[in-house]
Amino acid sequence: MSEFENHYSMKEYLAQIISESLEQFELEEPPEIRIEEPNQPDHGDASSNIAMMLAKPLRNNPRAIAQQLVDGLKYDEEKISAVEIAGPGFINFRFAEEYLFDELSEILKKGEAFGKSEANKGRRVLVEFVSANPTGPLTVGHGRNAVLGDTVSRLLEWTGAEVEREYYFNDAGRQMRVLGESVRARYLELLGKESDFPEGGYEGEYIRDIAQALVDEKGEELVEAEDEKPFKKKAEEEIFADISGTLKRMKIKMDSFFNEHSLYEEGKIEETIEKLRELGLAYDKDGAVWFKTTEFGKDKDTVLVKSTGEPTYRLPDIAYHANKLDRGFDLCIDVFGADHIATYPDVLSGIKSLGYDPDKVDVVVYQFVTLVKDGKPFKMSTRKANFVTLDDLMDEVGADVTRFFFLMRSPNTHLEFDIAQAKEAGEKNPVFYLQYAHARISSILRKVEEEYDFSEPAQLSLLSHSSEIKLIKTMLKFPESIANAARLREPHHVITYLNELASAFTSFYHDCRILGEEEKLARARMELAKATQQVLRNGLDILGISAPKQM
RNA sequence: GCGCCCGUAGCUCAACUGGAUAGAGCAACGCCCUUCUAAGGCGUAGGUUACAGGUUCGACUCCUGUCGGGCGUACCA
Repeated sequence: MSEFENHYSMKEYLAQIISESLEQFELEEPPEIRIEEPNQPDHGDASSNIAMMLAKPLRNNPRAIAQQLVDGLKYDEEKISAVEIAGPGFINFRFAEEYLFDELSEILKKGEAFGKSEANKGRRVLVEFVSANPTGPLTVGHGRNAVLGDTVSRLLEWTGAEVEREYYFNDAGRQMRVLGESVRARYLELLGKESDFPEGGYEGEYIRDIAQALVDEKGEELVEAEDEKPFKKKAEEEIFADISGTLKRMKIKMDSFFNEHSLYEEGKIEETIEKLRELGLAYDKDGAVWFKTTEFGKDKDTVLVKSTGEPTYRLPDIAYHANKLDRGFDLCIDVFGADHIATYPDVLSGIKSLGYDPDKVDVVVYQFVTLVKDGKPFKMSTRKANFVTLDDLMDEVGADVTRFFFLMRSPNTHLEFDIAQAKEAGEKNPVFYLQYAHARISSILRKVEEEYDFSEPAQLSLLSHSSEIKLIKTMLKFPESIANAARLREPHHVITYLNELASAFTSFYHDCRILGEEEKLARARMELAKATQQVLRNGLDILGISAPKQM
């Protein structure tokens, strides 16, 4: 097909020809042309509301404008088979079948690259996620964070960005001291010594395991230890090893780990305060250092350094974000739970004051996860150890299901993770519907390849059944669907799309056979099935979910 | 009190930065396995999009208010 086809989407093509026809109106400022897909298939494959937008400026009724626009429209009949005016003034387009067949062969040609786009080409993006301090195994709450962060990263990569995944942690805070004390207490306990379990300490069984490991390695050597440090160190090592294992199981690979402590070592914390002081945005009061957040519209100022000399988390957060931007990233995305949202404006104010562009920082906020067990919500706390770890969850339902469930809802809504539903191997579990469609195609291809000769090129124009056409059209929506999910940083759109695709395939499977059909038709349908499988696989790949050949 | 998020079918959720008749899955009911995987398909039923106003050619979507839920609002992270 033409050069044009390879570089521009149908939407861009339509916007182009509309804008050409629009010139006849000699508008001062031509409106943005948006092409949409009608809800009703009867209304065509693509639609524009441009005539309605112009009704007011042109003081004419939209249908008349639409008519004039359509009269002036020059389009390629190999792409567009019909243009209609409908309803209050919509202009509806129908795609030509030649176009569909050309695009289908494009999918096959592009293969695993089909769906990639360039909206973020050349951009260096840092995605910071998980960022759990090493105080215990990752829990279900961290799971949503981890899977969202990783999948948003994948989406950005599919739109051309160069992504670095970073895990930020702090091993120097109060939490970690308490952790060390907790291990020390268990250690002494194991050796039959007297011990005080710290108030608010970590009660999880894993603390005992770490203590046991220390007993095995060092015997009684640490009984006289001056402080909790050796215990903390061991705990950190063990817990990080555990966390890394969990992440790996979920197909998550971090590119870097950033220790908050390095900001202190490099003097970045001091530097940040000094700069804010110079700007008159930081001041001393009651032995603490305050950030003048009232300058940015908050009703109170915020403490940056406590009177104990210990900074609150806002200060290192600001320094950390400055550091990220210093490293030259074009965009920094933070993934965090709704409970952290309050700090975000302060961090933005902070880096803006320091002369950085706050538009380069973006955030994915997700609402809490409720685990539903036996039909009842299940409350969790790491400290109290009545949590369900991510590993437990994956033991129960598997990594694919875990990822899928975390991704199936908009980040902005509370997620109910029903373990019973997730465990269900069959009908109730939406993950398998997608994997099943993929596996089914593999199975068909295995059988069909024995029966037919596929050395000759397929004649795609033999595809004419409405289910076949529908399937092709659905596949063509994939790239835009990915781009959209990436732009909004909302992976659930990919799932919605894949469900639609799997469903379109299943209709095709139901209506059209391959095996037993005349060879030319079988060949064309096999290509269609192959393309479908490719798109399914690409989509599942973005979600980090496996695409099995057999189930 | 104030700020952010949410309220859509019995349940869990979609609805592409304002479009035409609001869609899926589960649950319910009725059909379909001598045909490439029934982990499937077809059909029925289910709605005043929390409520009340407003903006406009058009509102689940934007604005105002009310009610209900979640999370913040610490010299905790």
